[in-house]
Amino acid sequence: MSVFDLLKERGYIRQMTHEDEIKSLLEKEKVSFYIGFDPTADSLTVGHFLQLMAMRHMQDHGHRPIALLGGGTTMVGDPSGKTDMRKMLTRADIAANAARFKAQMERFIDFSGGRAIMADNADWLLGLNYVDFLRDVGSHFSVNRMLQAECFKARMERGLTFMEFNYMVMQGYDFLELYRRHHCTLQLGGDDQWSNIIAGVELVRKIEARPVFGMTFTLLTTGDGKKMGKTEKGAVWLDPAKTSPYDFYQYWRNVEDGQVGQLLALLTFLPMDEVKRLAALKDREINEAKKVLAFEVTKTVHGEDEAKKAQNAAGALFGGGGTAQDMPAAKVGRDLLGKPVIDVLHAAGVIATKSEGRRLVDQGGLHLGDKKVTAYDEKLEAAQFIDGSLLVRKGKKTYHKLTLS
RNA sequence: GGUGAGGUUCCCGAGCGGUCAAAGGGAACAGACUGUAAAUCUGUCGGCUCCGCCUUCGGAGGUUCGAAUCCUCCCCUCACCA
Repeated sequence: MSVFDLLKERGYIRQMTHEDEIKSLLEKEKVSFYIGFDPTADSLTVGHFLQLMAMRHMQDHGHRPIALLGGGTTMVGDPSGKTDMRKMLTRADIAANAARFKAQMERFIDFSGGRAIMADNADWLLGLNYVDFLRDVGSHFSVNRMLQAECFKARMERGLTFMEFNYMVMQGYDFLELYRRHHCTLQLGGDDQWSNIIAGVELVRKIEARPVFGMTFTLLTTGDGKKMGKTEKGAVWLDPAKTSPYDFYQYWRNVEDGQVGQLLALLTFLPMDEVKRLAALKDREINEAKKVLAFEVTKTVHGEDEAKKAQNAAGALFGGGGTAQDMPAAKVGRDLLGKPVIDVLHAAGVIATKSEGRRLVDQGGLHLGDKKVTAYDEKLEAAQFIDGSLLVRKGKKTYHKLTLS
């Protein structure tokens, strides 16, 4: 099966500039393609992970990925789909973030022996001469057309700075550079990148008079259309220090029923027959599919050992075997014994404020082991620890293992 | 630069001298129901030494017994004009 058919069957593809040409290009040639990643934070997120999965499929079928770090574009910030301007990052922060991105990407994509390329648009963007750039590149853009672009819609209401307005031009220029440097003829990206991708495709076609193409992938959204990969605590990160493998696993374990099939297809390497079988499960049966999803995605991102640990911990907490051994733990100093539970949990970082603790107690949502905490001033005693650890449950499914230190 | 409209608690958005920690909605959290799902219902939703106290309504001053609400200056945003 060609990657084109594979990507299509798995539901990655959303929009294409030239469907027939792209299809035959991918079937007949080894193409160099690129996806851009703006290092706006110190870790990749699940949204990026979807892009990496697509990149991986492409690579497995013999195509050459170019992972483009946006060291230059991040200086400006992509306004696409956003309602407000991003806070400006310093060059040092951007460079540091880019280094993290790079390390994380190397886990999924094989960059050895030129099988894939890592580039950074800081290399050609930061040194650009303004007037030359306007003449060479800017002259090919129609402001009239740009203003029609979907990605600026939200900003036409609230205001768009000239700086951000230029983002599209910069991204278009990236494509031109990559075409010239690496003979890159295809740009991929999330569907929110459609306008920016078209800009690049048209620019290369105008200046180089060569056929290049663009294609976008489905965005991960929840049932009600919101961006996926966000939790109460913020984004779901790929960095285990920011989102623990256990939390990562639980995130996928708890997705809505209706999304399991799509997520299995996009985020795992399971054969489609298996994906379809799992997605067809109904009612409580579908929990099996969610377990597979959570395990597989965690395995790809954090490795099999971590995936097993997360699965074990979850199993122990929610019934069905497994050991609590592998749960993320919070340490409690012995000097806190005899102090009110709320104070201890606050000190251990399990609750953010003591008010939150009181609220939990009021609402009956706080448990030590299997005992409900019923009074604010309940004390934490050594006797409550078994083998030096104590399971704290906050609400229905947030667990913390306290260990004495 | 000119004119007009604005900056309110996580977000949107009321309030326009006391009864305001600040309506309403969303998000979030807890409880019920469930399948570690969704939907629904109920409650909570600044902090603390919690019947009270402290810190919030762009910033700094001021007027008042008392200000998110009035005055002055400053910063920022938006629209139209230039």
